Amino acid sequence: MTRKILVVEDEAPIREMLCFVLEQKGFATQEAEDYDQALALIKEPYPELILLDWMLPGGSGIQLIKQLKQDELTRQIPVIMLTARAEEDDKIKGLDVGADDYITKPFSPKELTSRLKAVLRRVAPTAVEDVIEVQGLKLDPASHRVTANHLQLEMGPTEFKLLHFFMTHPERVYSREQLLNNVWGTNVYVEDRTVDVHIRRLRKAVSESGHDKLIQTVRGAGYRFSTRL
Amino acid sequence: MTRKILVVEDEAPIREMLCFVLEQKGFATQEAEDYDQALALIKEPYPELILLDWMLPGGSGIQLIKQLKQDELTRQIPVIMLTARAEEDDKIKGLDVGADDYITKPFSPKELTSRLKAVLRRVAPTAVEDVIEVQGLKLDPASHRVTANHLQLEMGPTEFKLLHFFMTHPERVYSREQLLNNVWGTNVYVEDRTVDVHIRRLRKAVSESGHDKLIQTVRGAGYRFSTRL
DNA sequence: TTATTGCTGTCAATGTTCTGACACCCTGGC
DNA sequence: GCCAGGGTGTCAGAACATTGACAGCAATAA
Repeated sequence: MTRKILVVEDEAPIREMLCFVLEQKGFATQEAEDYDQALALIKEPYPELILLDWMLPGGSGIQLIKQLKQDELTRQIPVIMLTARAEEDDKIKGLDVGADDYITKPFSPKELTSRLKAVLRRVAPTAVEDVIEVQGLKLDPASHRVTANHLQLEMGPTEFKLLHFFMTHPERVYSREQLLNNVWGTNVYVEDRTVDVHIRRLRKAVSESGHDKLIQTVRGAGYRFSTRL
Repeated sequence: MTRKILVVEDEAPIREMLCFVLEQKGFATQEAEDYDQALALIKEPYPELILLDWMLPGGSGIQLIKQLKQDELTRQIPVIMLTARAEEDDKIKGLDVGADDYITKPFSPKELTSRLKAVLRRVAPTAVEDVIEVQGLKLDPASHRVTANHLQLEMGPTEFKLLHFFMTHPERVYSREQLLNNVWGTNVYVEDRTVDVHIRRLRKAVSESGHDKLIQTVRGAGYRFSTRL
């Protein structure tokens, strides 16, 4: 679970400030100060999001984003543009070529992280470190804890990720295969039935407080996290 | 010993950024966005240092600093000026009226804290950070001592830094890599597993009083300092 | 300088927990 | 009853964490 953000910005003070804030908020960062460095860093493992300065020496940011959108592998990486001013032109151009959001300098840590979280939530909802609570069942990604009515619950890492996924995607059925892709990760060779086992373990972990009822079997389809019986 | 910094800056994003960085570095902050608010906050307990924007609406920063230097009680509070650019004029004027240092925007967190520390060191060498106490476990950065229920504990420098980091960042999981970055410093080539060893040494050092329970393993994620089991 | 002491990072051995697979059981629908 | 699909118990191997030992350093004292 890398949660890595690539920061592309030529001014070192601003770049360092960005990375400092992001790291304090629990993200890993990579730094690039120009087009070439950025390109070199955009490869496996791909960053989860790119913060991109509009004005870059040796190739503007818009050029980089265009290139990313042409490659199948990098197309879906969300990009937030950094602009020096709130210029309508830049804004429109940036969104035209595929930027997911933009931030104008100077920015507060709050604006930075909230926009970042908003974009990540849209693209990969499990990547956001907000506390989620459903009917007294509380999951805190930051401290890596799950509590049911303030009573701490114990579970393995996989069950934690599974629950996290469910709580961020409630009221929707997921097939075993979809769960494997989202919780275990893609290209992982695991039996479908394995999901059953972890569902069981998760149910057991949250059963004391009765929250196992939230994890529902949908016969012939998969599983669902729902507050409705 | 309050270690309180007053930030006087009219642009909210920049002000918030300053406060965020300072708070992460262990300072307490107060915010003012203009001359009047700043004046209202400069009283008992006096801030230990003032970060002052050069251009303030309703009275320039230079005016505020002049006023401070006239009052016996506030004269010795060090002031760092914030200037939009490195203009020689501003620099000279600022230092003339008694500013202790200046920082030009944009600035990196490193520059900010190192200049701030330098000024504090010059003005108040004895200035220390606040004592942190959690459940009878007391860490005093000033005397570089750790006590558990008034009983002194012995540990190495790395363990001390590790504990300090944990106590200032409780209730959050940190991966081995994050701990290395925050405690050992960035770009240090050390094995991940080394963290385990120092965790062990730290636990051992605080174990007699049972405080080792505060340092918790989160399997598959890292370590956490928490008062909850 | 030399000796001593304590700190640090690494490693291998050990202990613990998690994971995925399998076999078997249970249930509901027909 | 029979079947399909889901639930449960168990287990070996993998992954992960802890521990003790050790060698290299750096600081300190003699």
